[in-house]
Amino acid sequence: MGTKTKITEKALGLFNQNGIEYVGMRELAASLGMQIGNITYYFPTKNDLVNQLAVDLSALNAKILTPPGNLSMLSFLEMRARVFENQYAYRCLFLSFVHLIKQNPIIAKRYKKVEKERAEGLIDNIKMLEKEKYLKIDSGEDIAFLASTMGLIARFWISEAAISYNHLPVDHQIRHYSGLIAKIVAPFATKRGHTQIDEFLDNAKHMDGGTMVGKQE
Amino acid sequence: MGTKTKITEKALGLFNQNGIEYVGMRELAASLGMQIGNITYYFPTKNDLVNQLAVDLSALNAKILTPPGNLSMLSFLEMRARVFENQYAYRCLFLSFVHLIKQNPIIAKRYKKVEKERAEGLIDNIKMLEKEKYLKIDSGEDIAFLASTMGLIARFWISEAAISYNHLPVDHQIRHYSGLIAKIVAPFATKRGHTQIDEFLDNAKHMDGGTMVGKQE
DNA sequence: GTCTATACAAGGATAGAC
DNA sequence: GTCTATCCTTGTATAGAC
Repeated sequence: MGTKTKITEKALGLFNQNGIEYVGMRELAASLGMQIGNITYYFPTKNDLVNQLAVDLSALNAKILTPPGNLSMLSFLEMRARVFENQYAYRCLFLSFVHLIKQNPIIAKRYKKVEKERAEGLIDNIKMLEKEKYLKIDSGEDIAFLASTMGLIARFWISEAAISYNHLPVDHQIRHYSGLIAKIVAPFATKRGHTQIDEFLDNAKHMDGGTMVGKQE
Repeated sequence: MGTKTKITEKALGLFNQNGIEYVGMRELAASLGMQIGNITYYFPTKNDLVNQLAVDLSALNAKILTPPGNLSMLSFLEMRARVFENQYAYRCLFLSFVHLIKQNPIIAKRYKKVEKERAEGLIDNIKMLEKEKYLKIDSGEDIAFLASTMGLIARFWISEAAISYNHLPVDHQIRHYSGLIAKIVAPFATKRGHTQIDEFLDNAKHMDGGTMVGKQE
């Protein structure tokens, strides 16, 4: 393994554990058995290092989000859950989301492009589900509502989980929040759509033993 | 005005503008025409200062959330919107939410108590709305879903707005996100409930001229 | 490529003079 | 109450040895 990936891997671990802002370059170097100057050789600034992590995450997500021929409600929900897994692996980025975008110009520039694609992709998915008769949506307003709410959950579920559910296993957390996604689309689902939503939620309930879903938090 | 409130007011302004982590005590002192030592006299650490802001916000919200005799759907939604206004006034706290709770022991301690009250109050409201026949809810699972989703939006709408909608006027942002709340409860509303939800949303649409709600973001 | 050494400005915190 | 001086740590940058 190259030095560069050694650095990003260790950085990801420490950042996830303690928060990007709270892990110093000296600390990172020490835990790598390196000197700061060596890290600087690969990543001139901390911003560059963080940006590398964001690029890595995008690469992971790109594999998942490549559009399949046709989308079912179940595959859509499972796709969301897999994105949640990737996000969790890079959770430091989401725990510092706002500050990164406001203070890290490299990240900010990338985000503008990535976010546009994300939002458009989500709307495409919703429209595809409607076309395939999993959803019945009356107005563009409803599409906007779904995209907006799902987007907010996608960006900030990790932050909430870190505060409220960090004592629970990761997969339970993911099932809970992908369950929220499922329940938000449910009112717009056709009979055909409901069947697959129920299937997805049943899996979820089975997995987390009912500790989160159904509990009155 | 006492020196103490002078400090908190100026701190709130600077923190909201640049982020708590990015405003130094020296910078704060300078913009107050004071010396750091003087601030330290009132707030031994930065954590104490930030905690004071959290206490102030709680005091503001307490005025709004005192339970009225009976709750209507409209008054519930308007109450949420007013809480959103308070949150915006203290938005620095929400933009650094996770880190504050993880790194600031004073805030963390308060949060445990405040959060419990918040969650319980929200569930009480939902149950009250059901009792008053604005909502028709079949299972406790649905109550948990509503409370969970609304809680997530309440805690993180400011973060998303700071990224995506910071070019829009504040009241538009608030109408948008309180509109999301309305649309999330809508599938569980009775006819009586729907009437008031539509009334609330019509006000919203009127206020923001359709720039956010109904736009496919 | 890797490491050492050093420098600088900025951060929070603190002790003590007045 | 207010201010001064000081301490330690941070991110970043640089120059140069190997």
